[in-house]
Amino acid sequence: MPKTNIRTLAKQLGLSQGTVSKALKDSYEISAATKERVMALARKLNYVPNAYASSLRKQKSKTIALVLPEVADSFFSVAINGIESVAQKKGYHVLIYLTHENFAKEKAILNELKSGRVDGVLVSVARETKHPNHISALQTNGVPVVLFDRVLADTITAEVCTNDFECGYIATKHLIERGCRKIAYLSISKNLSIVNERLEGYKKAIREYELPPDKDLLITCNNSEGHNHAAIKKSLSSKNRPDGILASVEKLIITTYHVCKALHLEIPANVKVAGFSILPSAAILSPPVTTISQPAFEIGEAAAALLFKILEKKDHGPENTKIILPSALIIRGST
Amino acid sequence: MPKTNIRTLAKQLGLSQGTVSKALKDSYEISAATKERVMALARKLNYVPNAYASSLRKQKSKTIALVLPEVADSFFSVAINGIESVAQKKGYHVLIYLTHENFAKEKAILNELKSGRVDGVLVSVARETKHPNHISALQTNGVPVVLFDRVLADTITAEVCTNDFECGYIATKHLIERGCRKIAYLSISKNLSIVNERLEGYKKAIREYELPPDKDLLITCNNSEGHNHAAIKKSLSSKNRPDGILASVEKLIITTYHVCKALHLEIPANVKVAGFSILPSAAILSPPVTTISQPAFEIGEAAAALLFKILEKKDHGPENTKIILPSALIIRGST
DNA sequence: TTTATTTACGAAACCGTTTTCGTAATAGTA
DNA sequence: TACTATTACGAAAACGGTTTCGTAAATAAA
Repeated sequence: MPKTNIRTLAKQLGLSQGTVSKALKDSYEISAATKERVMALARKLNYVPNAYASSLRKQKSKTIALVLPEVADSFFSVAINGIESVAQKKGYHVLIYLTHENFAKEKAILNELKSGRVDGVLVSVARETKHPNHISALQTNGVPVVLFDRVLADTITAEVCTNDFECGYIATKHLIERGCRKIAYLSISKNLSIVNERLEGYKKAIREYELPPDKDLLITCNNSEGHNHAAIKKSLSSKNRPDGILASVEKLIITTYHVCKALHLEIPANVKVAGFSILPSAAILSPPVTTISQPAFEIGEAAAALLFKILEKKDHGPENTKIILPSALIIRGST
Repeated sequence: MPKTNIRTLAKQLGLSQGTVSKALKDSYEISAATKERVMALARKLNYVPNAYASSLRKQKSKTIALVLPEVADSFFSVAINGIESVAQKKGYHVLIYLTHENFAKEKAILNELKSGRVDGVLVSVARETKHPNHISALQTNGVPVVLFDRVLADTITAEVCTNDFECGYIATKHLIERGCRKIAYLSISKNLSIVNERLEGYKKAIREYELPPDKDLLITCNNSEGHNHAAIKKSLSSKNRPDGILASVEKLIITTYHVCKALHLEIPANVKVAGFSILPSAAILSPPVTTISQPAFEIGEAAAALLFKILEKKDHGPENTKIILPSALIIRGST
């Protein structure tokens, strides 16, 4: 109850609060003896300095924000660990915000972050987000931003992502080489960078192997499991059904498996399946699924590290750094 | 750059900062005309009040902390969504901390949270945590705590968890009724409440069916995937190998599947497997795995809601409320 | 008309730190 | 001895809101 603050300590020690503050920070201005006395009492009373008073005065919050669509995907789960590990090492706190794929919410959150609450922000944009105005607005306010995984095209922001284009290409090529001729691409957004990059890679492979491009093979899914299931089922039930499927995100792999099960389609005999995912259970699915596996932890780590680099202004102009960490194609029984 | 604060507004409007502050908060003391002028300029300059100045004065942070072992498990991923959804509705911010199952880290984090940074804390304790001293210390400091999922025995803290004892019992009973006589229980800690509750349920079923208790069937795993794999493999390779396995956490199911695959043990013919998990891919594993599925989102929601109830002191004495949300046994091909 | 009340605002304290600046006392130098 | 430098600390001003209290002016009541 007797919330001990710096004044309490000062009074009990017969010192001024300034002196106590300096002693606690091990300032050269204070004698060793006094420091000892101050430290001892602080320990005894379990003194914990008020974080906000300190932040207010120093204009530094020692806090970063993490703005995510959701924690549904195991990608983000793992990325959080990477980010948190770096932040903890640096003695920073992490605020987490979920946009639920909603642009208005994302905008509102970023606007709120102009309040001095955080020193920097990590963002993986919502599916709905098309332009970076709200992000630049935050930067203009003096809050550095690093985008990770889901970045935006043509921004002058620091970014960490993976080689989505290349992986879309490699995965599609793999499916083609395994005999697929009609490969469906399961998207989750028309304007999400990673999904489009992967799609462009897909298209490149299709072109390269001179397969007929088919708009019906581009299936746009969304956040509704019901809709996705229906859309995939419709495609796989058609007489001209695909013989290969490339899922742009993890949960669409699972939906695809469920649909195949329902339709009694054999994987990989009737249809081959690959997808972007880091599911730990990928290898024990029935059958084990071929994945393009992103270095989620490392992406999180790199994004956080880059943000701290900007905060510490070590390098010149790291505000526009783009880091690309490669993913790996892991071939399993489904293709 | 020209960081607009309340003084900037006041100066431009020819008002005192107190008046501006009150106008922005729609105080009855201020005339409608003045409020309009203030609001208009605030909008124009995109004024965002400094969060920490406000928190410092009001002694309210509008922030809660979420202290977790890790975000590896899909349980916590989903729980975060539940917690965040409630916090967002209440206009609260969420700080996330990972203990990495380390007690010392958990203690340090909770100690730091005495700094006034948060109004309340949600904790799911680390595997190593045995006693609640660090938690009561925080409470004594005036910071309410709600434990969720991984709670501590004999605490006077508010808690939200699931019916672990009952589920351990039901799952074990299910395995017995499917013909198992030697059921191994895969633990991850000697002192974690949920793991022990589940174990007690397991023991009750074993007793009830008069199966011979066998210490070799209690396998203690840890955070090392290698160790766990080896331990399970050793057990399943022994001549007296178990014919049923109950995994206390999600990742041990996956490890078990991998071991069975490596040993060419058929599930469920040679060994039946069940586990506590909300893996979305549970139904499409090979074979689909029987799970005890926790209401993770709801537990998160309930925990956050309970914390806010305490913060708002609506009820009398919600500080000791215990909420139990039931899990469900979902029987699939593995048993 | 006088008094009481309400309205609308300003002055200033306050939240708990940090930091600048000033200054006694002591130590060192010429 | 006189002067400079250093040491060790205190006073007070920040940081940017919020809140209490006081008060002039306008309005209402007597």
